[in-house]
Amino acid sequence: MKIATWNVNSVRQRLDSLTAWLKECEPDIVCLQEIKCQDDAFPREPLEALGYNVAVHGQKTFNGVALLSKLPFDEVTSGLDGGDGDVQARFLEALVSTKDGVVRVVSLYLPNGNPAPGDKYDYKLQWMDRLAAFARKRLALEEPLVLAGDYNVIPTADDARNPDAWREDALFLPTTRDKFRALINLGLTDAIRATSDAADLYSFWDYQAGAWQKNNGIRIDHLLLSPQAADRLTGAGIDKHVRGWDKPSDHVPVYVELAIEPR
DNA sequence: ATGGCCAATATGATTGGA
Repeated sequence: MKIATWNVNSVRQRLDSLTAWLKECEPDIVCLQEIKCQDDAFPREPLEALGYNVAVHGQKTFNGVALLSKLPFDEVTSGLDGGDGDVQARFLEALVSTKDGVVRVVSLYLPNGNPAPGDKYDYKLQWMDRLAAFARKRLALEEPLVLAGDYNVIPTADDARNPDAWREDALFLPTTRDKFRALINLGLTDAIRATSDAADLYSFWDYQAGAWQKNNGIRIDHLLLSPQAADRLTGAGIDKHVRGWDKPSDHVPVYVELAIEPR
């Protein structure tokens, strides 16, 4: 089965691109971020018409995450534990049943954290701690688990065309990378890095300053796999060409192939 | 990573993004 993640930067602005990409990529499950609308404004019908079940955790103006799945959802849960008043819609978890057993998938939108230091950076670091606590709990279930989304983390200097330009940025500060590495070290596998050591693997190019034309990108959208998912990893990729479409998101889809029969 | 953008909002300026 194929599982993908894409920060669409407004699902309503990206609907034509999203449906075109779904037809081309044919993913079984899609994790969307920055849908930038409330649940009742989410374009369910055109996506259901393509055979997807839809789960939405929306928010007005900012943030918002969703899941599309060709398989029915057994369970859907929104929000990350430990929030205590956190109203930002950044986390949606679902469980599906396949011919080969259950698969757990999370669509997450980790806070940007700029400017750092400051309140926004503190929120990012706390969110990363909450995510690690969640991952530790779910890893104990020993299920195929895919934590997919926009992490707003450049893991290493190899994940940026111009790493020096990011030294003071919340996406690349040492503390940010330390916490991401600690998450990986709980026993998760970064699917792109597990399948390729190629340079220039990016998932985001800024709208500004000709970043796309110069290939001045960064890799910040990740699919992290539990051992039970990693054992079944047969491929991973980045649909870079989508950045060249009309009215693009600044992010492109990233996906994994798992040796799991959907049905 | 700034010269250059984009999306949402009772909207024509401001906020947030990365």
